[in-house]
Amino acid sequence: MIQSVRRAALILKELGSSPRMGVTELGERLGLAKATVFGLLRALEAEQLVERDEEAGKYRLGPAMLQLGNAFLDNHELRARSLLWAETLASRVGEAVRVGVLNGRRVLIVHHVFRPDNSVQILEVGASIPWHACALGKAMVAYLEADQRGELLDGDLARLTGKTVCDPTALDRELDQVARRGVALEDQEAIVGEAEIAATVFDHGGTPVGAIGVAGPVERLLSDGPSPHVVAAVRETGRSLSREMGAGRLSVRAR
Amino acid sequence: MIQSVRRAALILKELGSSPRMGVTELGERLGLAKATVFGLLRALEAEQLVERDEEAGKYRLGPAMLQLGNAFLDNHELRARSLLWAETLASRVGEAVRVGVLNGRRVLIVHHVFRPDNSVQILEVGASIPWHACALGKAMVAYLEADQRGELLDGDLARLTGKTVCDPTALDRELDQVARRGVALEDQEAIVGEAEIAATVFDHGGTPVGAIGVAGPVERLLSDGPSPHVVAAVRETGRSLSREMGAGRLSVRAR
DNA sequence: GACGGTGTTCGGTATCGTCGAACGACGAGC
DNA sequence: GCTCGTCGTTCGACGATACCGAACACCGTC
Repeated sequence: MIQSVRRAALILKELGSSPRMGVTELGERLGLAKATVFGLLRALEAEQLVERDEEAGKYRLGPAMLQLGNAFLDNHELRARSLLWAETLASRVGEAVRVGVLNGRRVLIVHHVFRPDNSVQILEVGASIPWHACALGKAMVAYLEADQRGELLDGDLARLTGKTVCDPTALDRELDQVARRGVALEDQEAIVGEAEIAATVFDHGGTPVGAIGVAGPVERLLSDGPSPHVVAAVRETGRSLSREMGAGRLSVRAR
Repeated sequence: MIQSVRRAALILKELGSSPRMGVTELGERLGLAKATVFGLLRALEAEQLVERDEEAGKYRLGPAMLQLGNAFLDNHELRARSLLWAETLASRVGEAVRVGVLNGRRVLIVHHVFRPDNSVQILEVGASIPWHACALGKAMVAYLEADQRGELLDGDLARLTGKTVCDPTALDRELDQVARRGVALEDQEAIVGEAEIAATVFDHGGTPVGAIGVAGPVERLLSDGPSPHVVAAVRETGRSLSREMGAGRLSVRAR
């Protein structure tokens, strides 16, 4: 593992979590000598990965970071293939649609279609949510190998709202139910008043590569049990997307 | 300059420009030994900055990249302060609004408000445009120090459409006009049919830190000269934003 | 004017990244 | 079906190079 690169990456993540930090502060947080941090920052600055705030001497993430983040999205296969499906799903159910992938113990949103009314909504692409607090996460974890699933159940399961399920045993049982039902539910476990219904997206080998789901007010999605209309639409979309992801692979193989 | 960090950054940028590359290909492009590239990729992979495509062995950008890109936006002062102004401007003129910063020879879009009709539009945040082909870029360059302006005029000025201004002398003259007028114009110089009207945003010291502009169909913005209504709205918004950027600084100083 | 706090520079040491060559696996092609 | 070519990967030794501690320069404060 190349030391300096690893350290540079840690610096970037540290800068991402709190805007504007000085050399000394970074050095303390990472347990490195000031001079070491300074050298790394110099290299990162030359590549525009970090920027120095003149007149304060503090450092922050640089513009190249945004370009690379965008490049990640452009190259993302699941995202590219889900654009049309997500749009269709959103207009079919009249709610917002999110597409996410599992990244460690969190779900990273890679696509987001606004609810098709004219309300002001914030774009969640790039946000990451604890896996156990969203339907997208549960939809993916439910189909992981037992050992990976166990690992995710073991770690810490933060409580975001009063309804977040933090008990590993209860979560495990819920995941079994997700696998049986084919869709995952979330009832105000991340944000009070918001619910989500999601389906898993599989690759050609049957391993989950992401999830797509409908998010909206709990009273429209879950009053009197999950809305059958939404559940059916989400399930179908998940299946179609999975087929498309698999098809892509197969055609590559067939060449 | 730390060699390995610099090389790692080059790898990231290379991966950003073309999705999925192998160790050998990267080694050739950067003039490095395969083993060297492999080691760097290993380190980057451990930090989720790159991902390996199983079954093809190729590498691509990783999810951490998106999170960092997002963190850059969250920490961006101009962006944060422009959110409300951009929204207001968009609804006032009924067109899309973009906010950008200068990044080398290109303008990086850090905020984008859709035209307030219900048409499908793609989000341009993260995109970067040659400075001479958009009003945002001209608005900033017009107020740079003479030497920086000269540098930007000297480099290559790519032709994107038939109307792109690529002649340094003509551009120089246009920049003078921008400074006199207080707004920059762009007439189908990046995309045929699209025009833009932009104003500079200054910090407390009077140096340009960004630009905000209205983009839309040329017939609505520039028929019979620049639409006075839009020009006035853009100019005012730029001034207000500048005041806010400066005010922030001053209050910091006053502490 | 001295102090504590920055960010920055410097130089020696040993660590650590680099390279070339060899390995193993996969797929293509005569 | 065997070989060849190419890919990603591993290994080991060399020596360049990144690391650290200490000293410097700078600012604002007490």
